[in-house]
Amino acid sequence: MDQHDEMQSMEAAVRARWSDAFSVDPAPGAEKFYLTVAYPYPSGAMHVGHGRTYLVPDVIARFWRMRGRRVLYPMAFHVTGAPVIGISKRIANHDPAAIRLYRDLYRVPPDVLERFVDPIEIVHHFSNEYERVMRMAGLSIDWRRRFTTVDPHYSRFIEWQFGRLHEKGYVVRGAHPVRYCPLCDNPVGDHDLLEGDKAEVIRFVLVSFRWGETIVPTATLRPETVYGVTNLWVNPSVTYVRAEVDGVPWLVSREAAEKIALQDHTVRIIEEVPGTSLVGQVVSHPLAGEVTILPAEFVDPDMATGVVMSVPAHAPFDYIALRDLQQEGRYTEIVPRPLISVEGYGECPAQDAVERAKITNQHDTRMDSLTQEVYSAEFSKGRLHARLGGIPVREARDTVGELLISEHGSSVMYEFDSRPVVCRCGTRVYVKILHDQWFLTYSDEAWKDQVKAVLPEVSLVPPEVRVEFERTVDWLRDWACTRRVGLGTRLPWDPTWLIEPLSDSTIYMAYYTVAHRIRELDPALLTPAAFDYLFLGKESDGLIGREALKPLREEFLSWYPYDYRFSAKDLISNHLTFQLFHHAAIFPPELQPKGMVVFGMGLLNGAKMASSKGNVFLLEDALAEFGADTVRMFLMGSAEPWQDFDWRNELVASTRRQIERFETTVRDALATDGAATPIDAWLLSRLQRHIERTTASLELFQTRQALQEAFFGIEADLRWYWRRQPEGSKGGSAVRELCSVWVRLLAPFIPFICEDLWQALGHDDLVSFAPWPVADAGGIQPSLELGEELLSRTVEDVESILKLLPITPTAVEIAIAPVWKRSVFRTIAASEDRQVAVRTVMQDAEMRQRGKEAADAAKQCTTLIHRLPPTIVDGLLALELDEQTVFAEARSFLEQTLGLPVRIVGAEESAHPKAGGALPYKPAITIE
RNA sequence: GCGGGGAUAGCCAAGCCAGGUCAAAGGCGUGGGGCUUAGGACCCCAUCGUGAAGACGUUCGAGGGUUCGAAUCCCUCUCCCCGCACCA
Repeated sequence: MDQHDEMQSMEAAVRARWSDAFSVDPAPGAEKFYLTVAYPYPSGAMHVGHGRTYLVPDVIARFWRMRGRRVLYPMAFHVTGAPVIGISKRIANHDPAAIRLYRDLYRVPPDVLERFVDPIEIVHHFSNEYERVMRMAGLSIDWRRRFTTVDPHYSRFIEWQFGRLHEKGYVVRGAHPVRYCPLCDNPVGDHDLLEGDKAEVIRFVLVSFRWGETIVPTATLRPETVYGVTNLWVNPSVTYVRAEVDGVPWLVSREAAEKIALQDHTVRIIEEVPGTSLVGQVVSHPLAGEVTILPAEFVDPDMATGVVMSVPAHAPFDYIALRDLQQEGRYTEIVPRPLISVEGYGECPAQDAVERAKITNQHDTRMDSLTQEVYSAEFSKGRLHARLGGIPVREARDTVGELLISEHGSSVMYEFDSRPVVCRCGTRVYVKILHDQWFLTYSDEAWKDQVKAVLPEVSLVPPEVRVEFERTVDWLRDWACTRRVGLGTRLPWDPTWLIEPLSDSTIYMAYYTVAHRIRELDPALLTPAAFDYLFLGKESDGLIGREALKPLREEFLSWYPYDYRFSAKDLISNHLTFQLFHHAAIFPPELQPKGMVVFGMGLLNGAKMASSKGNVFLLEDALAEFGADTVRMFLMGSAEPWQDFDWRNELVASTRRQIERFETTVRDALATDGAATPIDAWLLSRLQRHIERTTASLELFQTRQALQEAFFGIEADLRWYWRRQPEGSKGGSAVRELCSVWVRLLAPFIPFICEDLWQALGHDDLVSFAPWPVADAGGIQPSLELGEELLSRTVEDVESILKLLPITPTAVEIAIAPVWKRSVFRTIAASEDRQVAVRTVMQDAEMRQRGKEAADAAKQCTTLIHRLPPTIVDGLLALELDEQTVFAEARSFLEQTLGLPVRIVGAEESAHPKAGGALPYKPAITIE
């Protein structure tokens, strides 16, 4: 069996020992720690990015478990929504890209793939895969509580939740524009789009000009400019239609007529009207007066209504199209009508911009960016002229828009900002207004206030994200919470709608607490009253099954509220904030969320990890190739949880070797005879500090910092420790003591090898439940640590001098500073202002007698003190370090490590001129 | 546009909040040496410049300021990344 197979079989054996070890029930008197992480949507295989998402909470769970808490870490699967419907359809249609992704990248067996024509099969298959791979990775999950969001019991729970919200008035009806495919007869989500996933839906105001009995609606994003309209534009080469819209005749492009029909209007086309016949017609609007329709090639019949109002003073396109006509001597009576003044531009900003850019005609490619420039300048800095109220454009846009709609027959039209937008089925996608849509009223100020009351009490990791949460709460608008298609729970009072995925996943952390027990109950028992009792403690007359629910109620209360929720950073603006709203609406103050940890993103070789681009490394492959411990240690050690991490195979490989080094050390330590060596106490003293710092880091979720401390910190000490051993010795009993601690400190990170080693150390129980090491303050010996630090600094100095000298050295003399310099050092180190400390020193009569020598020493000490770590300076102040003894006891070590005879003398006894430069903690070194 | 985060040596990345431990941790890469039949692994050394003494000089996106002292504090600028909704 080679090393790789050995590791795999070790991991399998440990996995078998864990089996259901992490199933946990509440116990009286035991302190709990309940953490949850956003459950996965199992529509594909896990990659290493997902791996990290679930490993961070696992490390934290394992840490608190070892500290004696009862830790609940549950997992479930979010299968609500539309994506798998689309996937299933694509597989049914033998879409080659979908087949390739699922067959080749995710390696779904052919017989399973065939069953994917049923979307439920997809989520079932991948939920099982998720559990299998999560177990491989060693996640300490209580799997008894696993569920999916379409289980009947869960649906009853969601129905109850929405019933409560509905009662409180947080769910209301409205209309909502969506992307819509006429062929599929359905709204389309991002993943259903072949093209145009970045297209945004823009809201245009239709300014209704009158042309006899007919309305000519011109679409605009800048309704305030209606005051500056000088004419309209139509494209003479386009066919327009006269159509009856809600009983009123409108004139629009043919394309527009079709779009309007999807947006809340009844449309009947009456006749075609060629664009040419419109040119020269006069139309009117109460705010713009009478204006003429002019021809312009830039008018796109497929953009909004296909008729445009012209504001040459402020719209570069309008200005130049008009100028082009006027240069031919036509319509010369029309002059721009400015209405906005903006810093940096003259009377007519559009004219300024066009002339500055020296644009000669309307076909210039720079016209788009020029338009953008003028628009943003006017929007951010412009004001309407005083006769129109002098208000900023930013405000005027909305108020004039409102005015047009309420007083002047304007309506609203939605359109994409870019095209094409195409459904997977190949059909063009339109904007459609969905009626009777249900909304969660996140805009409700009172609801926001409730969340704002909770938020300051929530612990946030890292703390910088707090402002983002605060802003999200303020900014959140109503959320369309129902869908026509997808998997999910039906809205109880309007079952034609399904509850949308982000909305049915807001308080399920409460459901975990009883998931394994509620399954035993008949779903028919799970009435709203039952949940009222279970989660809110509300009693009601004749509640059937109250006795059966009682233990569930108790279990819920023993876990809730949750301690920490983990999730990726991009979920702050939706999920993480939503769940605060839902908790605030449903649960009492004492059951509100206590903390959240926000993750960074995953990169693969420096590029964003995304299944769609094939830039993924499957977690299962990583586990098989490197081993679970290596994957875990790499993911925890390469960045803190909230930072982005980058997976690079070559770095992972070196992590693997680090674990092997650790294992070798521990196994070697088991084999040592165990005689104590002189610096054992030093090693153990340092160990106490590593315990302290590792613990503190993990309490703050700093997995990387903790690993630096627990792994590299201890390893570096061992290296020095071994160097200090006599030739051939691998150390004494301290190493064995250290190993017992070390295995436990690393157990949250690399639990497989640590279980194995824990057993090798003679323990029958699991290290996963072993007590977390506690630092023994009494074991800390500052003088030993200072002494070793002095040795290593001195050795470093000697080595760097040896490297520099071109002579063959024969001996080293180490000259130790005299007592009086120590007192100079202390005086300066202890003084408040180290600048004037030199003077303080010289006030002493004895020092004055020494004259220049003392003044020099004082200056040198000042420099040295500034260069030494403050902890060392403090240490030297707190105790009297006997340098003479430190060096004398280490003489044979020094000779061995330097390969030269070493002489240790007091500086004043040395014949060498350099010896006079000896300072405390910096002996003079002379190489002969 | 709105909001958040960032820029550190060949690369990744700590340090910044609480200014002197900072020529700046750790890792990767590269070069040299040891070990080895060889390779791998492992260990040691080097990796801004200069240096026959543990130092000195110049550096932490750019520029300016505060300070005895700035990668760290303040101001200005340039560039990069992320989220902005009906989607998990």
